[in-house]
Amino acid sequence: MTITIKDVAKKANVSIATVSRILNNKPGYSKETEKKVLEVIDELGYHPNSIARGLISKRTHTIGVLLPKISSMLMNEVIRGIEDTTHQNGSSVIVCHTESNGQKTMQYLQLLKDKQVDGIIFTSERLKEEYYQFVKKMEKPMVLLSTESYDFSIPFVKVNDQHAAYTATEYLIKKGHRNIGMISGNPEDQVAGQPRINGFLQAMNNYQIPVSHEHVVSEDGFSFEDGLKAFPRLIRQHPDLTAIFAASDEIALGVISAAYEMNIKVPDQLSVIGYDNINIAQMSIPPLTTVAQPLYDMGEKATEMIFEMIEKNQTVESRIFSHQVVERKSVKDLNKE
Amino acid sequence: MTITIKDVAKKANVSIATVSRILNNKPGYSKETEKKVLEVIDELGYHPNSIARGLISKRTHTIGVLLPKISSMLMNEVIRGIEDTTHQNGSSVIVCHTESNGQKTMQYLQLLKDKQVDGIIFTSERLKEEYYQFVKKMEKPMVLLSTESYDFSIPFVKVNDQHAAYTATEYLIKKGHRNIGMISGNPEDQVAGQPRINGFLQAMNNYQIPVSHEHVVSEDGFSFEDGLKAFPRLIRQHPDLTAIFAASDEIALGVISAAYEMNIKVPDQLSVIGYDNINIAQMSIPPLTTVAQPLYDMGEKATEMIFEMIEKNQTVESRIFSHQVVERKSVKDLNKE
DNA sequence: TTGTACGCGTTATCAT
DNA sequence: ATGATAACGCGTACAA
Repeated sequence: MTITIKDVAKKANVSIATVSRILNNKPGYSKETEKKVLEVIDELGYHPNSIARGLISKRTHTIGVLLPKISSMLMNEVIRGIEDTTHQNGSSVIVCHTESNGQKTMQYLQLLKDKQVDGIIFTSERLKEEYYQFVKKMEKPMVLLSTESYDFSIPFVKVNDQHAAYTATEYLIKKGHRNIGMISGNPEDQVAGQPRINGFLQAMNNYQIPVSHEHVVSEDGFSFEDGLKAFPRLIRQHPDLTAIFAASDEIALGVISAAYEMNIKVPDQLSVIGYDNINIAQMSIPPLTTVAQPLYDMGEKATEMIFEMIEKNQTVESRIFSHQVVERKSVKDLNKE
Repeated sequence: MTITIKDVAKKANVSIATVSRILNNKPGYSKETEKKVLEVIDELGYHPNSIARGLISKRTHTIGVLLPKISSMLMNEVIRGIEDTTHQNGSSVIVCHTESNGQKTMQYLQLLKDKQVDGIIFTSERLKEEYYQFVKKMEKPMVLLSTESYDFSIPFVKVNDQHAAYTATEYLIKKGHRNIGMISGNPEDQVAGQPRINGFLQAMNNYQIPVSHEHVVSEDGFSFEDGLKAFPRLIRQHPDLTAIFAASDEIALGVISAAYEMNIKVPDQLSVIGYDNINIAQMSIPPLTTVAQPLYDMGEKATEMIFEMIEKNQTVESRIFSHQVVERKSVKDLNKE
C-alpha cells in the first residue's frame, strides 16, 4: 500500500488540508504543527503522488521534446542540456524521435497532449502549420530550438546559420584558399540547408572569388556517409580545390575518409572545415577545425525559456547564440608557404 | 477548456460509464451506442486524459531509465532501442543521467517513484543494495541492462564481457600477433572493467603466450582521452607490441590518434581492435575492427522484458546476447606476409 | 490556525 | 445494455 496524505494527517492528528499547506508553503499553520507534521512525513517516508497532484494542478512537471531525423551525436549534447536543466527544475522530459515524419510527429504531439506536458521544445525542423495549430489548441508554451518560424511568432534559440557558414568560409579564405568547395546538407532544408549555402556563397562573393553552384554538392542529409559519397563527385568536378567547407562535422569526417581513400592528404593537399563541433571533431586524423555551436548551452537556454513561459505565463525573447571557429589541424594556412 | 469524457457523454446522450466502457473495450454496450459515441468522440476530437487514468489504474505508461556516466555515444543506440520500443507500446520514457553518483541516483529513483513509473531499466552499473531496496519498496519491476547482479535476483540483458574480450584477443592472436597489449577501463568496474581484462588474460594464457599485468594499462574510464593518454605509457613499457585490444571504441580511436602523433602507422606497425561497434568505428582512419555488441537490440529486449513483467506481473528470463567481431581495417594479418 | 467538503478526469462497482 | 456513484490522491475555497 502506498502511503498517502491521509496517513500523514491521521498520524499527526491534523487534517489533510494542513498537511497540504505545509507541503506547499501555503500560509496557515503554526510552527508547532509544522514540526509535528514534518516529523511524521519523515517517519513515514511520505512523498506526494505527482500524478494526483498533476490532475488537479494542471502541471505535470513534464516537458516534451520533438527531435527530427538528424545526427544523434549532434542532438546528444542538446538533449543533455535540456535534460539537466529540466531535472534541476524538478521536472522530467519525454523525448520523441519524429524521424522527420509528419504522421509520427502528430502522433507524438497527441501523446504529449495526453500526458499533459507543461511545454514543448520543437527542434531542428520546420514548424508546419499542422503542428502549430495542434500545439496552439493545447494551450501550452512552445519554444523552437535550432529552427525558426517565419509564419508564426514563436520564441526560438539558434545560431545564425548563414552567418556561421559565412564565418567558416571566410576563415578558409583568410588562410589563403581560393578554390573552395562546399558539401551541404539538403538544400531544401530551410533551416540548416539553404542558409549555410547562402553563407558560403555570400562569403565567396564578398571576397570577389568566382563561384558557381557547381561548387556546392549535396546529398540528402548531414551524415558521414553523405560526406563519403559527395566528396568524390565534388573533387572530380573541381580537381583544383584546395579546401572544403562541410555543412556538418560528420560530413567533414566523411570527406576526410574519402580523401584518404583517394590518397589525398589532409590538410597538406586539401583543407577541411566542419560545422557543429561535436565530440568526434577531436577524434579524427587530423583533428577537425570547425565552427562550433554551443549545443549544450542552447538546450539549456531553450529549457529555461520554456520554464519561464510556464511559470510566468507570458512569452519570452528569442536568443541567437554566437558561433566560433575552433582551430584544430584540418586546415592548412597557405599564407605560410 | 479541455474536453472530457463528460462532454462526450452529454453530447452522445449516454452516461460517462458507457463512454468509458467503449473506450476500454469492456463489454456492456450495443453496436448502436458504440457507433454513436465513436462519432461524437471523433467530432469533438476527444482523447482521454492519461493523468486521470493513471491516478486510478496505477499505470502511468511511463518507464524510467537510469544511466551512469559513460560514453553518450554508446548509450545512444541503447536508448534508441528503449525509446522506440517503449513508444510502440504506447508508453514513454524518462531518462535519468545519474553520473554514477549515488546521491543523484537516489534522487532520480525518488523522482521515478513520485512519477509512478511502471518499471525501471537500470543500466551499465553495479546495482547497489540501497538502490535495490528502494525499488523493492516501490513494488515495480526492474531489469538490468549491460550489468548483472550477483547479490539480487533480477533479470538482466547483457553480453558476456569476458567472453567478448576473449574473442577480441583471440582474433588478434589468430591474425598472428603475439605481443599484445590491452587498454582497459577502470579495473574496479565489476561489469565492464575486470571481466574484459580477465577475458584478455584468459585468451593469452590459453594460447600460451606469456603476459604480465603490465600488458594491461588502464585509465579511469572508456573515453577517447583515456585512450589518448594510456597509449604512450603502454607503448613505452612495451615497444615491441604489434597489437592492442582496447576496451572500448572510443579508447581505440584515442589509441589510433596517439599512434598517429607518434608516427606509428595503423595497421602497418600496430594493429588495433576495439569493443562496442558504435557509429564512430567506421569513421576512423583506418576504419576500426571491433567486437560488436547489439546495442539497439539489447535496449529493445530489455524494454520488452519490462513490459512483460508489467503486464503479466511475473518475472522473466535473462538474456545474454552474442557478440561478433566486425572486420574493418585496423588489424593487420601477420600470417599473410 | 485549522478542518470540511468539493473537484480534477477517469475507472470500477453496483444497481437498474 | 446502461446509469449513478464511489474511489484514486491531492489542492483549495469556504467555514469555523
